[in-house]
Amino acid sequence: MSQTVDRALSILPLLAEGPADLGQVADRLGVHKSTALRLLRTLHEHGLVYRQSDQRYRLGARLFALAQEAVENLDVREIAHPHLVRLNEQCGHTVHLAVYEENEVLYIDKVESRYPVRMYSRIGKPVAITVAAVAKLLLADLPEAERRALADKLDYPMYTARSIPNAPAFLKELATVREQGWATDLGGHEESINCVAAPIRGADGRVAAAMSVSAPNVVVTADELLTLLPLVRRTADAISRDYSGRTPAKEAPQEMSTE
Amino acid sequence: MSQTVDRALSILPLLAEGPADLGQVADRLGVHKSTALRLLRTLHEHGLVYRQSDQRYRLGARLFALAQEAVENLDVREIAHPHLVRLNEQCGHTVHLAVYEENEVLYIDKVESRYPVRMYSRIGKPVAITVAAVAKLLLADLPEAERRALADKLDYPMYTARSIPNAPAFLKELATVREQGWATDLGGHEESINCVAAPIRGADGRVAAAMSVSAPNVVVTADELLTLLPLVRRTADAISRDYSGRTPAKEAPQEMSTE
DNA sequence: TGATGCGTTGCGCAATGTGCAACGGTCATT
DNA sequence: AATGACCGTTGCACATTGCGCAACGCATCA
Repeated sequence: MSQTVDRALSILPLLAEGPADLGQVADRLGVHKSTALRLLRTLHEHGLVYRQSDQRYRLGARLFALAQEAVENLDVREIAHPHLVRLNEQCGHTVHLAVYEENEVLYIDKVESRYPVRMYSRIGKPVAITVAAVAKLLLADLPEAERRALADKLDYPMYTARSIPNAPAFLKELATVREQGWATDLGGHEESINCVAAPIRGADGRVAAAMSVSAPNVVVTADELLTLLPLVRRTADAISRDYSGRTPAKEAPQEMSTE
Repeated sequence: MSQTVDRALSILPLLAEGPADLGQVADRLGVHKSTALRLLRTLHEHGLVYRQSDQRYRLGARLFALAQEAVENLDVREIAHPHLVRLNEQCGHTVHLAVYEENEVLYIDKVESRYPVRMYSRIGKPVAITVAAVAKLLLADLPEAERRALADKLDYPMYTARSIPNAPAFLKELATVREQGWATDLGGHEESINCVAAPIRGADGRVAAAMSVSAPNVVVTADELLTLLPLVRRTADAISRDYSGRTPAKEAPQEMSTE
């Protein structure tokens, strides 16, 4: 909607691919060098872009700080965290918390496995949306129309032989998940990794977040992991209760009303 | 330099404090609602801003993804990481990696302590620049003029009685650190936490990053922590060797030439 | 010493972003 | 149920703001 801002912001994903010099930025934006320079300067002043010693531009430090503050302001995360830790203490595996936002599912919290073999994932990283157990739960709760539209737009990469191959299969899987109230990913993303997941609901009953327990085959078999399902669901329900128990304000949970 | 972009970017730190509605954003920017709306829309299209169910705006998901890609493009981090893990395995304490950028020092990697009592810190979070051991190393290596200018601009909050109180004391400390090639923070940030840190140098001999080991008093005394200094320095030197040994390209370290 | 390639600057033009005023929806109040 | 206040949204006319051009300074390389 705003040309200047639009151009400026387009620089960021461009630089995310790697450092670039003024000329490259100008070319890829399709604008004159002087224009690119002005935009980069403004981004620089705000710390979103950094000029390294060879004069090339890179994404800047403030970006981290912003992402950091953003994640800390998510109140589901704050409420869920102690529960996730407790669950991790009980079962020892990696625990994830994820939310849906604008056609993406992303991890917003993680408690690392206590086993030496860990899975790779990172807070803030978009999730493999067509296969991850948490993604299934979050998408299954979308309004029908939106769900269909999204399923059509997605790519269905075959990470493994068990990956979900296409939109119809995905919608079918979502229907099942929606029905049963929990989800799994059995080697659909990485051959040797399985997950069980359960939904966290807000006061309105909608799925606000989802959590999962993941473990590689070498540690526990899929069947063994599934025995954890009741525990995972109980944890998710406990979080739901905490989360829906209070207004979206920031007061301490123990206080109620007055006012 | 560019008014529109400047205004748009000013919205981000504002939203980092917490969600805000259109009116609030417009007020704090000092612009008309319609202007704020247009800016927010543009930010929204780029995923930097998210509109939550109560219509208020929050920082968006793409921000995480960007910060994520940014941190992964830092090659010091990539090279240093295995060394940090090894050091953590040897001593068990929290290990940090930090860089200096635009008047800030920030953590770009961290390996958690294996002791139950952990210190609070977060990747991406700016460091307490006047007291942290890694900050001292990074600032000590700045050109004289820049170092003075920065020291004058800084605030010197008295986190504890041992915090560095003012610019002259800070510059003196930096001189010592520069001289000896390592740094400590003994309860200058949090009363009960001590750190030892060592510099990582690039091919040009300049300090490119700094790493530290931190531990609370309840786990080891300051004296005990100081006995780790040789180990920390050896690790930092090993990273320096890895880091300066090759061109800023992205090839695997073991391969050499061909081409 | 000339030549090429880069980032940078000043400038005149008009495209772009601006604030205004009016609309339409939602919610609380009576 | 009706009224009013509030907030987000839209279209528009004005001029501020950002635009591309061309010229400059400064490196590196021939």
